[in-house]
Amino acid sequence: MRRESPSLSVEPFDLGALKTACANCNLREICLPAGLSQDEIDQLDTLVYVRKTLRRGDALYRAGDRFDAIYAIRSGFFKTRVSTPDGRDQVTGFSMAGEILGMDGISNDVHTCDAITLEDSEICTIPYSHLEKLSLEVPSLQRHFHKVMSREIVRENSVMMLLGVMRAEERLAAFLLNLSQRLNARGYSPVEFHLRMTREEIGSYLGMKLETVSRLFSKFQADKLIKVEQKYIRLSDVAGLREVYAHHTR
Amino acid sequence: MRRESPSLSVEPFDLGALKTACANCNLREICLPAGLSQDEIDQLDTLVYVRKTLRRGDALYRAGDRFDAIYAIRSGFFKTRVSTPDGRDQVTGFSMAGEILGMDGISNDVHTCDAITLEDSEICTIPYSHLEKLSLEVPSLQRHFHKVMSREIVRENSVMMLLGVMRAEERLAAFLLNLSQRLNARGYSPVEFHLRMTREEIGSYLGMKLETVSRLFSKFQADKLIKVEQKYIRLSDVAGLREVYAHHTR
DNA sequence: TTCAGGTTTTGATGTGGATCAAAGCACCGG
DNA sequence: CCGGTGCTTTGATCCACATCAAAACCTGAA
Repeated sequence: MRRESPSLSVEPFDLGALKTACANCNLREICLPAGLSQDEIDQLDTLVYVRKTLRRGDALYRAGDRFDAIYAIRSGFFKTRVSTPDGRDQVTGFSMAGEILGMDGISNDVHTCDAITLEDSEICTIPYSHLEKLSLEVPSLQRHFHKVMSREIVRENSVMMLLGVMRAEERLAAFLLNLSQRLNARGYSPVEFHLRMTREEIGSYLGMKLETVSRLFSKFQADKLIKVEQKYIRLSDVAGLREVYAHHTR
Repeated sequence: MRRESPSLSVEPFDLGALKTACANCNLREICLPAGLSQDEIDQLDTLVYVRKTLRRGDALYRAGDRFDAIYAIRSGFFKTRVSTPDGRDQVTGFSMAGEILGMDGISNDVHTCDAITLEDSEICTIPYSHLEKLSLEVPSLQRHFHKVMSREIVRENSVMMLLGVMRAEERLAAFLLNLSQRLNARGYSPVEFHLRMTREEIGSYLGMKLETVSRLFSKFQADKLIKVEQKYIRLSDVAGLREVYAHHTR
């Protein structure tokens, strides 16, 4: 998962409020502009105000923060999580370039989860009030935004499935296959990548303890399904992983 | 959870395509029209085509069905569920009057889960293409629809929390308290109700086996937190339940 | 280069909830 | 009123994963 080099050098530098150009962004096929015409993308450009840089560990927003914008990830990697009052927390997702964050805030104008970077990241801020207005004028933007929200609902359904009915091995296989597929869609190798998150974060996402994650990585490696070297992962037998995921014995 | 009496008698009977009147519906404060002006509700009325009656056990839609409408529940009770290819399934939610179903279908124009009635139910069909069009003209409808979708995202986040970090007792307490609160919002007793779902369906939703659900109901009863008689539940000690939910010892 | 703190691995042991089994109970159609 | 069917309860036992513990390892700062 190399970082693509930022294209700062070819854009006029307008300190403080650097304009992001969706039209020139190589994520436009998978990000909010997906499916929009050139004209429509130009209009979308008018409302994407700020490209902001975050350092590893920074919070893009936290539960309780007032909601006023959604965010498109231009580069980098995030986790989102919710917490119980007593401090246990649940990672609800990992997000990468081209994905949209912050939609949880729409329902009550307050964010209900934390979004934390797992590496230095750049995000595009899309003020929600502007998005609302522009959606009224650009039907395909409205349509696409609905799809983005719906996709999040569907994704969460499948996480509920993971957590509710699958065993630990299946969950971890599902996690690796999902990561692989998303990296592939972004032009990275689907069989070789660096994990940006710790075993504990993976465990929190998958509803298991970090020791279990570690043991299963070792087991998968012993079974010649993957190769693990710290955060580096190589999927040696994708078909085999798919079998673990789907053809489980129970 | 009494069924409200349908207001058929005061409306002209137009067989086959009975028009639902949002303006007269006593769910308008919690359903899609929430927050709309009288004029706007009248406009919404123009697109809610059909009120359809479903018998207990019927599917409103199934995974794989083409998506073309969302549905508002006028009366009754539903479960939604997703399935693995090998037949295990996960209940992803229970829905009651005033709630919206079908938003999972927007992302790919295909439903990804089943929506099944747990009792005879009436639903209002809202063709999605019409909703899209009207949203462009009625900003507050657009806004409210976004809120409904966002609320679903937030709800699913909290289910992930349930499944990921809570123990069986806490999950069941959370489930009962959530049900209580939603019934209360609809004018029913928050401390006394009939479950519409089986122990197995509760278990599937909460990621545990039906025997565990049954044992915990018995335990809660022994602890004087609730009274159980088959499907009838009485919450005798709501504060105590809240403690089980939040102040768990771990 | 060394040291400190965070992360990962692996082993030994414990346990919450699953599984297996069987009996009790409500509801429904005949 | 009876018998069938599906749902629920409860007990006995099991096991997947958690917990506890310790050592190895990696990273970055001084």
